[in-house]
Amino acid sequence: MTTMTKTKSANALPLNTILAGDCIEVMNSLPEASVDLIFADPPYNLQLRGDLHRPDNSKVDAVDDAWDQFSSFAAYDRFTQDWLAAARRLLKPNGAIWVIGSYHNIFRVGAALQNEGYWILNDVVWRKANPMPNFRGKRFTNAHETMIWASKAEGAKYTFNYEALKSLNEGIQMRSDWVLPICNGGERLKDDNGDKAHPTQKPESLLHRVLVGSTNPGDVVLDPFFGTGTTGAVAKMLGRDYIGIEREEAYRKVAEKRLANTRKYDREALMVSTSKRAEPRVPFGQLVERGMLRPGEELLSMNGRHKAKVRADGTLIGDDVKGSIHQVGAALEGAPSCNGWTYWCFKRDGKVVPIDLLRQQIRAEMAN
Amino acid sequence: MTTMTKTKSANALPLNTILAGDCIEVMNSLPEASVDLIFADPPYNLQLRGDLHRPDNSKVDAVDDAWDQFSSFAAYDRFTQDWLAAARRLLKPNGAIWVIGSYHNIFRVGAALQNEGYWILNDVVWRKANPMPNFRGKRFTNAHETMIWASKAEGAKYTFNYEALKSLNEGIQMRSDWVLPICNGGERLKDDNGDKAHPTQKPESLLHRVLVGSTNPGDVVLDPFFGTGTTGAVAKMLGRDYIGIEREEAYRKVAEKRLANTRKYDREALMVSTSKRAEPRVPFGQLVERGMLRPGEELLSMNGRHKAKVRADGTLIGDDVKGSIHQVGAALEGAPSCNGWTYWCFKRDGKVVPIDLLRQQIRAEMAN
DNA sequence: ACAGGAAATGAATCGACGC
DNA sequence: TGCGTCGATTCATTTCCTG
Repeated sequence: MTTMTKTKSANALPLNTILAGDCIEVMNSLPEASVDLIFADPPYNLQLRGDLHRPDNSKVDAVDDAWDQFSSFAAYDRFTQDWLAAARRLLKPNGAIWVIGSYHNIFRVGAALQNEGYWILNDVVWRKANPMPNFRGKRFTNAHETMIWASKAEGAKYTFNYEALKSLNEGIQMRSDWVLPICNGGERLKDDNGDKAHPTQKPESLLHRVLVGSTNPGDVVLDPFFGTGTTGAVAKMLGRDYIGIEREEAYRKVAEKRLANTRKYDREALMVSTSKRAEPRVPFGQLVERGMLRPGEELLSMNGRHKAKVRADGTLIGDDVKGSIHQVGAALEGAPSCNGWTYWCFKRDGKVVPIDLLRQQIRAEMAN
Repeated sequence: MTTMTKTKSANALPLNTILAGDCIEVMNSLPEASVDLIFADPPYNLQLRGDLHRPDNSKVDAVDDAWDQFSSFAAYDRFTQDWLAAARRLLKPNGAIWVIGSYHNIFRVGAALQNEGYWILNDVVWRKANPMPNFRGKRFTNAHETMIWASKAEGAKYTFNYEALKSLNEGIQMRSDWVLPICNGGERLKDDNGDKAHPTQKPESLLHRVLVGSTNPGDVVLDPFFGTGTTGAVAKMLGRDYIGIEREEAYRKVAEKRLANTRKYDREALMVSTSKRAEPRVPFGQLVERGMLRPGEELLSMNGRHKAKVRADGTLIGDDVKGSIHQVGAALEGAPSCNGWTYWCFKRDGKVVPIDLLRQQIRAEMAN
């Protein structure tokens, strides 16, 4: 009993809290395979990081800038590798990670992700609607940041709410370039002096799209570089649980206050459009069993070019082919595959109707 | 004298030619510090598994060429490091490099660039106006590719034609995200069978912006993965010298023919469609980049009293005036302001057409 | 010849489930 | 774990085809 409690306690996730400390140490203290999504906005101040994990450079013969850069890059790489490994241990097998960065660090982060065994799904460009201009006119306006979305491993069944994102985009498939304004105005948090509380606060619109797209309500979202808690705030609003890790007390304080004032959206607002894939499977044979189609009844192909007869066991028979609605459709069309539900039609009262309509009727009954 | 000749010969650059062979070996055979700009479109190391079909059951023509196959990340990294080192040796101290890639390879390329001592100036996102959708609804539409622009070393005085780019963008500072269509239609080169000559031909509009922005007339531009020679074609049109390196004979042949038919600013006649939609701002420079108007082409005023020439950066030059289409129109008319879009016309097939027609064409494409 | 609809196509790491 | 079956899934543009 005591052991049980202890075990439970040790494995219990500190949900909806902000943990203080170094993110690598804190992550390593949490139970493995317990988190659904990680969103990370790591530091990219390469030069300042040079002294954190500086490798032994005693036998270096070149003391030029190139080596300096390399030592700095090496330190950053080690830091990146360490926190990505700790993060990967935390992820459930079907979990995923998002990392955001700029050209200063994102290439090293992306390579490290691949080296650690993550499987990149997309890189997504946040195209800033109102970026700061390049005042010196020596380069292009730095108008975007890059996010990398990766699953824990190749072949993992990551979460992707395709239909919800498509709806967000007015019915068109969501692209890898997102046009969103930067965080300013009332959303930008201020400290007691009225200065911005954090130099790189991310807009909630960005996290909204990330979390709607790659988590479900009730999922656990961890942010190892919590800052002022944008990830937590949006997670809370969307009915997800969050875990924040932040080293700086000043940021934690701002985030605590922010989250205390954040409310979850109504349950209805959290409902998103789902894909057909999520709906229960209905065997075609059920339509015959229930008498919605009679054995011997003739079905017509969508394009009107083919026909086939329904058999009592829920298979079809056409010219020289028999099998499932899918197999017969594919064979007649000479196609590698075919969705028989949308391919075949039947006649009722002089009208030609797809058989998928009957499946929808059954599904509607099942939902009651 | 003989020595002189020999030295000269050894150091002479094979300008405006396509060299056959492995790019690393060829680059190492060329004199160091002799090239102003390198544009590289290396293999992306796509790791495709099975076939992919569209919802209509047609098969996607995948990039499965042998030149894109690497045994491991380590092998790809070695290759990347080697060609980047050879390229860097070729660059003049104030030279620069552009590399294009996708999430499959660009992070490794970016890290290698930094490791080799290059200094990243920007990452630039090519946002495709008409990308291929994600057919299975499992990820985001892969709607962009990433280019990295880097100088040979930190502190180098790289070329950046700020004003020219600003003019191309109708007076607004050029951003790090560029919206341009993919290469298809008449620009897409075909082989003798009528199939695409190269699976990944890049659009000339992309190279136009790169070369206008980061080279000057007379500069030497090298492309170690020349393919069908888009870099060379645009360089020639813009009055830059090019050197191409290509391993595959089939590609070299196509490129040779293409370049033989390329003239300074000589482009195919455009097709004008009159489809009319709504409002996004279209910079006049885009008409030039996209080849709808060619630099040097003459525009006529609506009333027939004035004329002006198009420049490569999207400005006009008339009698004693130069500037935007609006500025030049206003100056020539002695008016406080002028709508250049309705004021200026161009000639096609003997007919005089307002340039606004071209803007409408672009807007029709943009109205996504 | 022209208009309108159908077909083709582009750097793609593009299932889930049951037996 | 491997294999067979079910069945979900596309946007912009150009080129071809038919009337």
